[in-house]
Amino acid sequence: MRVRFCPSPTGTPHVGLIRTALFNWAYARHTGGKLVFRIEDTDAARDSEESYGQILEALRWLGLDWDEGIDVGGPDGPYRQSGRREVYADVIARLVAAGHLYESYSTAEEIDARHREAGRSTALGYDGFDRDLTPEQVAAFRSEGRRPTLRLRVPAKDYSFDDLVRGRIEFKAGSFPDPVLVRANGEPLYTLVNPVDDALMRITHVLRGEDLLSSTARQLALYDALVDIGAAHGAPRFGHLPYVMGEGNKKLSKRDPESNLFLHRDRGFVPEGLLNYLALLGWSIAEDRDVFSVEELVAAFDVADVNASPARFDQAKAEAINATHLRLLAPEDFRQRLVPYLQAAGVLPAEPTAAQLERLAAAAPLVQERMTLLGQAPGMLGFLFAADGDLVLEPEALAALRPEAADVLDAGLAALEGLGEWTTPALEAALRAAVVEGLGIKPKFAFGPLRTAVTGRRVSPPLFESMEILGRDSSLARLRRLRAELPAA
RNA sequence: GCCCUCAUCGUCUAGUGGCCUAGGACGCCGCCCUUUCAAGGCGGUAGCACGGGUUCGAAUCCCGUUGGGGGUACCA
Repeated sequence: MRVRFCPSPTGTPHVGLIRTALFNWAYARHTGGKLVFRIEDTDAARDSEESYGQILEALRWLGLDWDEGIDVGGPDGPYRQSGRREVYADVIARLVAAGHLYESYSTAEEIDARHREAGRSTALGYDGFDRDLTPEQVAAFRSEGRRPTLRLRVPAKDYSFDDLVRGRIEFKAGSFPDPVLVRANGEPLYTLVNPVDDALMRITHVLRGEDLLSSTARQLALYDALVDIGAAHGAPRFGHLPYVMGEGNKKLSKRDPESNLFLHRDRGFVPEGLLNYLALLGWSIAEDRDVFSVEELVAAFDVADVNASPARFDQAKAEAINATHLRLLAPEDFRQRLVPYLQAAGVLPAEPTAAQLERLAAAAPLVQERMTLLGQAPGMLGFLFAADGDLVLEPEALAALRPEAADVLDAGLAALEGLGEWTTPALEAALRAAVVEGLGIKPKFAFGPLRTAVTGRRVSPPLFESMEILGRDSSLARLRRLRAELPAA
């Protein structure tokens, strides 16, 4: 069992691309087969080194590893098609010699013109005009300075195959024109190099997007030719994975922010959560469960169980799955994953102090069940790392304060200033006595002003615990500060 | 146009002829719990696109219709 992942480096990694990589990876790991990773950079106009780097970064971040290919090497390299010119030149020469490729001098305009003259639709595509050019015709074209493309001479026969996810698929003879395999400038096209490399790398199962389903027929024709010249043993098995859709009925576009893998990472998805969610797009592990680890995915994954119908990327469900994985993390693990997000937001410096890390360790467990994305950490924990005077009191929190806020703060301050032991139970007891019982205000409202004073927000980690971690001096200073900003009751 | 393909709650899915008065999850709506928000618990809302067959029996098989998607490049 040999599968491959062969993106072309154009643009930033797309979640659909990653889902394809995930299924290939999971299938290889499940069956004990090999995953080959190669890069299809045969279009210099669109490919970029930046995109190449991003694809590697994405796979590594997600923990999707490979057995042969980019960086790790293997028996069939090089693994970037831009470095395989000689390989293709050889195959091309043999295909030409065997009569499977022929020179085509027709321009798109000429093809269309011929269709129009014959009263046919130009949508028919190439008409086979150059299939049997005489030497004289070829010489005439050459004398005009024209350079030919090389087309595959597709036999007039039906093509069919058993798709791993869709079952039998059939194409009637003549349903597609002879494809161009080599550009007029001599550069091979995807139409040639993709099947050639799959054959040379002995790929047995091709799992790819359904956008390539239609092109399978012409690839089958090419495989026949490759077998004929001894470059392949046969065609691989194909499995066409359903699209990942965006809003409405459109394929998730590269321009759609939800398609950008790194945007999800930056918002605070963890690899476990994103991988889990992506696997759910077209596959399921069990009737009554949709949260699972990558190990469980590998143990259960079979491409035969993949759905044929397209799936919509649902941000809300993706986040819910991510939240579950966040809660599943060991506390130390969770805490460490918070650090880069806190640093990115300027809450923590590049080199946090021991005291800051200690404070983070105390506070992280308080928010682990309150977040869906790691990117929410700065908002939830920022107050613990801000100077009392710099704490931002959010307008929304201030707006929610009720008229009795000043009384609550007064009562709270009075109760806490003499508090002996600054612990969660002591703080709770003192504040309940002073505010809930003392002022007769319901708990739901009693603690709001205190929370806003201490954290600056309406939503925060639990109040008493927060005050304990913050410490007596800061807590009291913040209560006094907000009290001072409020009009007397 | 032609070729290929898809069709179960709003969304992701389970379902491969009887276990389906269609199960789970997200979302949404209630209630409980509660130091906010979450989490957790309980309950609710909502679906087999349509029409013909086949069969004792169809969400499941077949045909058609409708609707969606993709392809039809010297992109991949």
